[in-house]
Amino acid sequence: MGKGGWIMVTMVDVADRAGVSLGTVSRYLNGYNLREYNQKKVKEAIRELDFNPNIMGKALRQKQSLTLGVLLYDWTDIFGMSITKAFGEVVEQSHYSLIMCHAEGDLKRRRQKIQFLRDRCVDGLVVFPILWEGCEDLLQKFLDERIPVVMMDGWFEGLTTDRVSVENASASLRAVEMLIHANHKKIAVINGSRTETVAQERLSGYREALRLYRIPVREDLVTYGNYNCAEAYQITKELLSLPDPPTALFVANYYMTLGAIMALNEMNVRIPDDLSLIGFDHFELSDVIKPPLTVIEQPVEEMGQAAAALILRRIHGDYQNFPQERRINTRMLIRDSVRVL
Amino acid sequence: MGKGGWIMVTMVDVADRAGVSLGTVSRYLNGYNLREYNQKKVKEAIRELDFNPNIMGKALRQKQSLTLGVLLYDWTDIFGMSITKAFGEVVEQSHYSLIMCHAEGDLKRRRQKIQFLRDRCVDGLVVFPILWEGCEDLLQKFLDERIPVVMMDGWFEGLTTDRVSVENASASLRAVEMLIHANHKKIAVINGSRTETVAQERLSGYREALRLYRIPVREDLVTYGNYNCAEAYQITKELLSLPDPPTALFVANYYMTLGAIMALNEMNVRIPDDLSLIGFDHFELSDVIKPPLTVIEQPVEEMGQAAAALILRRIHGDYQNFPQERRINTRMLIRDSVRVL
DNA sequence: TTGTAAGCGTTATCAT
DNA sequence: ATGATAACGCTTACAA
Repeated sequence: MGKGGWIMVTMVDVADRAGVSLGTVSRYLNGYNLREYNQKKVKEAIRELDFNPNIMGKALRQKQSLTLGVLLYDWTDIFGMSITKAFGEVVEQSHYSLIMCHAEGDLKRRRQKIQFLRDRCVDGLVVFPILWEGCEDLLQKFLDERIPVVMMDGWFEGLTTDRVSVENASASLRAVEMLIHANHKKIAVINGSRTETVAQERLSGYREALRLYRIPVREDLVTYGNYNCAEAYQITKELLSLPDPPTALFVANYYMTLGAIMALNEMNVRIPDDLSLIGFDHFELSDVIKPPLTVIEQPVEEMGQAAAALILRRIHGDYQNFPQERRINTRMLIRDSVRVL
Repeated sequence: MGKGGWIMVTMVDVADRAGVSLGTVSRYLNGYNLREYNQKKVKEAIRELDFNPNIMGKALRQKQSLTLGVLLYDWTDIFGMSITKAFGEVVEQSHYSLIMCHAEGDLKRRRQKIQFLRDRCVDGLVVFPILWEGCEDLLQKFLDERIPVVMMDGWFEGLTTDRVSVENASASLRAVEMLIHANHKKIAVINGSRTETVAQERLSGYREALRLYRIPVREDLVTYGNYNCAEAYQITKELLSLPDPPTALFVANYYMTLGAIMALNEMNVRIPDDLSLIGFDHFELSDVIKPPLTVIEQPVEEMGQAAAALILRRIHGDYQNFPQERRINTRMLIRDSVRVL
């Protein structure tokens, strides 16, 4: 057992070296006023000893862990990770670190993950609700203990939390509207899933656009790819094999957009000549694909930052206008994947 | 300041309820032998009070943080994150959580990140060396304090640490050999970077294969895409515009493979009819692309698990055969992207 | 402004 | 096998 132990320089060491008391060192570190002479002494001692405050002592005393939990879909999901990254950048400035949990495995496994966060005494929680349904009771426990929870990109019914999400309905409305303006009438959509809030909103925008322009909805053009690349690939093939195939396609997520592109490439369907396409999300591959795709860009950084601001406020006890819902607008990147008929 | 505080049930509460002493509860939790009667009492009390041990008390006392650091390239890099995910799954069983740092920003920023890990008193560290050069001195400090560091998928000169990586040279040797067996002689390679160990090994395998079969190396077919999708896209176009273009292409990383595919699609170069291709890594898109690509699959899970096993051993003070280098073999998935000339 | 000391929830060392 | 008690490094009253 060679266990344990960093060689620690403690505040006592600093105090000794500086010839002041422990309390004075603490006050120095926490930005209180010291006599100038002592201030200098302590500063010097800290430098000489290369002192770093031990976060666990602090955490124990203050009953905070300086740790935040993030419940997301998967660690390899670029959308969730981009948001989480921006979130992490901000909270790191306040000395918080992140514990991320992915949703792989069965419900029992996922509930264990949440328990892991409780054991770790996270001071706050960000939840991407997709795939974390069935854990509402556990999340409620955090709320009961006044540990702030922010729902990111969706929500659960019956759980009163702050929320951050994008204006999904208006985003897809604008996308479909643009296709309509280009004289498309047979517009297919590959949507996320039937059951979850974000996908429902995106679909409602699609329907609303068609309604506005008095185009009847063709239910055979409304499909669900479950945010899955391979499913979208398959669906795209089916859509184009329809007796009366669409002239335009709206895809409601990055990975599904890639799947659609792969299918189109394979079928030698050219964009935008044979099919107009608007995708969702703007990540690396969106720039490499030719022609450059017209996409709805979700402001992932802003989303992460908004969640960070919100959760830090709550942690500091500021519960003004709770629960708050931050709706962030998307940007449409207009490029070359839509053809005017 | 409504700060602070989970409502804590402590071991003292459990002890009171069970009518035993604090020490007995501690011993129960740590698996020591109790009198059967007390054992039952304590167990019951824990259940009734819904007690969960406070990790920060434990950490402070034991001078461990139960936290591990991971220095990786980027949070949206599927290769690094897949490994990290597998790593996390294992160490989580031992109650460790992860703090991940990405390498974005300048060197100063990256050094701050490492300092963040020191402040957090991580008990161990996994480093993907790419992009963390210039931090060797900081990493050495961890080693000096006997905090184990595992180099993942590459290494630094001059830093004595355990390592986990794949058999890069033999992997690319086998890939290129397969192309040679299919009678290809003009085999291009898009390699990672000139300067880093993994890429050098992969290139050496390429050269070795050509040497074995007495095919002279054409330096105009040896290119560097810096693991970057867009660069590989550009390079692929250039390679195929050569006066004497290659008949086969070996791409040494996932994102570069995608970039190459995009370029080929755009140029209407068909795989494998017009160009044979072997890629690196096996992730979601590899299965969606048509034809299915022959790829070298890196065993990401095994890599993560190997690092986990290694670091846990070191943490427990087992420094047998240090430093250890774990080389893991790759698998070649033979599918339909290579044509026999 | 500064020093002193109590206490955060554990583990570990004594006795018993 | 168990109970009492002293740490671990820090913050924060309370006194001075």
